[in-house]
Amino acid sequence: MTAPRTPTRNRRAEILQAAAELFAARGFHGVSIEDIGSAVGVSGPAIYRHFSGKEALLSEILLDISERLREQGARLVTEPDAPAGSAYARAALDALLRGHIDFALANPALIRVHERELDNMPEPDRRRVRRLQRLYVEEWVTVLSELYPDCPPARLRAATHAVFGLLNSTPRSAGELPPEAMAPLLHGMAVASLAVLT
Amino acid sequence: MTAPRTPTRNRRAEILQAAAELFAARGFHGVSIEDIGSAVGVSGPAIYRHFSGKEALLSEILLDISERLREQGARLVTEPDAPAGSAYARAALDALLRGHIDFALANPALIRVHERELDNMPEPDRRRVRRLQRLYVEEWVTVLSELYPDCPPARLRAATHAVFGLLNSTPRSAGELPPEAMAPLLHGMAVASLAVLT
DNA sequence: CGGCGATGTTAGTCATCATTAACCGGCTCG
DNA sequence: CGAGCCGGTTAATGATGACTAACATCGCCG
Repeated sequence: MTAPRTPTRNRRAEILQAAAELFAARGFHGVSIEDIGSAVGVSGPAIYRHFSGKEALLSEILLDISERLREQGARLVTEPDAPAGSAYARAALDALLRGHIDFALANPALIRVHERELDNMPEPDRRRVRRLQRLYVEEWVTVLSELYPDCPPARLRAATHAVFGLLNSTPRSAGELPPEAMAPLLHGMAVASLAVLT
Repeated sequence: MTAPRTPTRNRRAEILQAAAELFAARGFHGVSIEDIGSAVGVSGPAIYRHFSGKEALLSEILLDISERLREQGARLVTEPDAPAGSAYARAALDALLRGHIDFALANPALIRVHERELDNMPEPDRRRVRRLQRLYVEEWVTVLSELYPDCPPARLRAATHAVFGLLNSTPRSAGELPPEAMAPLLHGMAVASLAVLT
């Protein structure tokens, strides 16, 4: 059996997930390596067999989140040969919304970490995450500028951040509503709020 | 001159403000007492002449924010003898929105701290802050239930959290738009997003 | 004047942590 | 079989950082 192979892979993933949840709950500096270790049943320095340090954990978590969001966005927006029509743009916005909402509802802890811990990341990786975030925002802005051509980009960007705030409220309204009810609510609210950009 | 009186009052306020800004920028655990001291020109343990400890600083900051929001909300909603009509409710919602938006635009750092640092507060005060937050949310829910009587409370609460997320996006979209443009944009987006509750 | 309360200062003290060292069992592969 | 890596373990080690002690200044009030 590939006993050593698979378990190793699992350990890494387990650690990342546990770390993400702990960071979400108590913040990067509020969590010790020992905490992370015992969350996965090993103790303390065992973490260093899988990651070079605490910051490396955060880097990997944040890069993964940013890449997932950006890549998802890029896939949805760039895939067809983009007739650049208003109808196409509406569908693209819909896809962006759906993707972001699904992610936020499925991973409230990751959303929280993504929103709060950028500053605690080591410089080179922080820049990469910021770049990915910027690209993701620009995808939204591109789609929105198709739908609201008279709206200045700064306004579109501000509105995009506002919509992200709305969608990323999932960690705070956890449990109020089941996801099946939450998703359409957020979708509807987002679309309606963007309609004021006309 | 009242040299000792006024300076003291100022020091306290100075410290609170500096601490709030530092907490907003680097997180509670990312800031040392020494940092806070030097931000106001004294060094380190001088802080203990004004506050009993680091947590006391956070407590005072968060309690102040929560109280300001709640009190502002209560004032606007409870003041007249509440004819309980839809027109009155619309005005109340408007007032709540205006109050929250003004606060968020004037104090992005405080909004950030309020959103991120609840967990780092000592237990008894944390409960008080949570209570104030709950009361504030319930004020919104009360007004909204007047406007959308067929909407179940859980849905109203979820929508309220979503709107808070939208309004509290100010720290992230800082600088995109001047406040004079930001305020009506957020107001419009919030009102429009809530209209889906019908 | 003399003392005292409010504010600071600098030098500990004590915990907490990230990270490293030194050591070990077991699985695989030659 | 046996060498070696993989993943763990438990003890340092070294910083950092909250908080306390002991001592200084200074303006006011008696």
